[in-house]
Amino acid sequence: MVSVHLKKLRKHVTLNAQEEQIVRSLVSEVRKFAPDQVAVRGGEPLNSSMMLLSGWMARVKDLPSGERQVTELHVAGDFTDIHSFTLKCLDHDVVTMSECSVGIVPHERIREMTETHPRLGRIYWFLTNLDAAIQREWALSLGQRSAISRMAHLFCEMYERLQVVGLASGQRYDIPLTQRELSECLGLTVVHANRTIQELRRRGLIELENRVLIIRDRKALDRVAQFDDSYLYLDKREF
Amino acid sequence: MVSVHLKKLRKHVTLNAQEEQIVRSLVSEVRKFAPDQVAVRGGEPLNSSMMLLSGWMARVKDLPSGERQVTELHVAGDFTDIHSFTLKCLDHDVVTMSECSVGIVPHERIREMTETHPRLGRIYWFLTNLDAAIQREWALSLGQRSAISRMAHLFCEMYERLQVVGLASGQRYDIPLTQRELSECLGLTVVHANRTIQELRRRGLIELENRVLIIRDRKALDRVAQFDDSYLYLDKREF
DNA sequence: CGAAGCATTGAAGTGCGTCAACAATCGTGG
DNA sequence: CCACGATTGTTGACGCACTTCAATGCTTCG
Repeated sequence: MVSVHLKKLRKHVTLNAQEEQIVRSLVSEVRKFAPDQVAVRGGEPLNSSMMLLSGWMARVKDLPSGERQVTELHVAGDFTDIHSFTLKCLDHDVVTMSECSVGIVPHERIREMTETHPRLGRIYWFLTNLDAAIQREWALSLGQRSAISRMAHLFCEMYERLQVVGLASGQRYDIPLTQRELSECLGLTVVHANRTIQELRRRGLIELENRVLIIRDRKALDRVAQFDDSYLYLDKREF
Repeated sequence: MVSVHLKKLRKHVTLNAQEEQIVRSLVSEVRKFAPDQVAVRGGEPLNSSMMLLSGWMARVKDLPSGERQVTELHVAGDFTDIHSFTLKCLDHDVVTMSECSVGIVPHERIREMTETHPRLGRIYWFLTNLDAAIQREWALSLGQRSAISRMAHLFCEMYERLQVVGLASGQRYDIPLTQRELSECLGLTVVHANRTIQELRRRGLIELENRVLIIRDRKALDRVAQFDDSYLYLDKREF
């Protein structure tokens, strides 16, 4: 099951057998989570991180007044909170959006890896910087794109990210999010998220039913989203 | 001049003499930039990063249609683009907001540091994760806070960050940003940014004149901003 | 079968955007 | 030192994208 994480890694870098072995041995145990659980609570001291093996999770930040912003979505293959290795505790919660299977990675093993295999250390440094690049694109969406453009952009991004781990093909993928959760990603109200989805449907760009998204016209969706995948760094690099 | 960066580092971690020496030797040369220059263009391959020694810079992302979003502000002591070490090229531009003095840090030296001094590697990994935490807080602002709350929050954040490097005290600091630049940070139009500043002035929370910000009522400003500094990780940690 | 969550719709309100004008300030060259 | 255009800050009128409130039906599930 750690394989899905290796699948993602191999998209960005070439690993030798020994390195793959070390990556596999990062996981100390596998845990299951039900949907809508808080897997990590912000502010609490942590001594392990989570490698998401199946399902969707999200990083969420809440205001005292109750509004919630999702700052990043995570799918199989992602480290949801490897940044807790250096931060010690998080500035946000990590919550499940579906049933999830998670590989627990003790910080001690990450630390050891940075000591003995600096190249792997740089590779995981890269992964957290990739997360930051995604967060920047979301900030661009939140600050400058219209509701319909933001929604379209999210659908494009998740398609590309899911394709990396083999969970999207043929212009369709499973998306466990409710419209409320989508609205929390995009800084919209539920009502407006609903109307925005309907507008995308009306234009013939997507279908969305029973937690399945079908992209009917990807070209047009890209155009509405002003989508450019270069922020996802989907090519191989040296470390 | 590298001292300002060490000042920031010492806020988060205790360094020994040898480590301080290595940090100092990261900088290969010092360059000056005039205001409103593009210091790094997104998409271009890079082999060095920039340590900001004086002045303000910003990470900006532009849409093809011309709208601009600032995703993070940088002040003296910050690495503006140490993430380019792992990303190789950036998904955004780095631009000067004032006259700037910059220490150039060849990626080769960072790489060497991760090989020979893994602890420093982890510390710089932490710094990029700190940037990401700031970006998350901005996403929360952009998605959920009102214009006045966003503006107040930015003023609070920059006060705290400037204080770390001794550039803010007595409830005032120099802020080189125009109202247009502020609006690009906050996802507002210039006109509305102007009205928002006036409202903060009218309520007696701030004064802003001649590129100097005076915080008249920090308590009230915190309340309007719903500001909580924990995302800035202003305490010492082990690595 | 009832309760709870979710998607949908309508009507009305508002925070912020747009457009346009003008004042104040700044930088630059003569 | 002043003249001048360019940038920046300010104001008013108006418009719209999105919010708010409220109601309804649909689905899910204990």
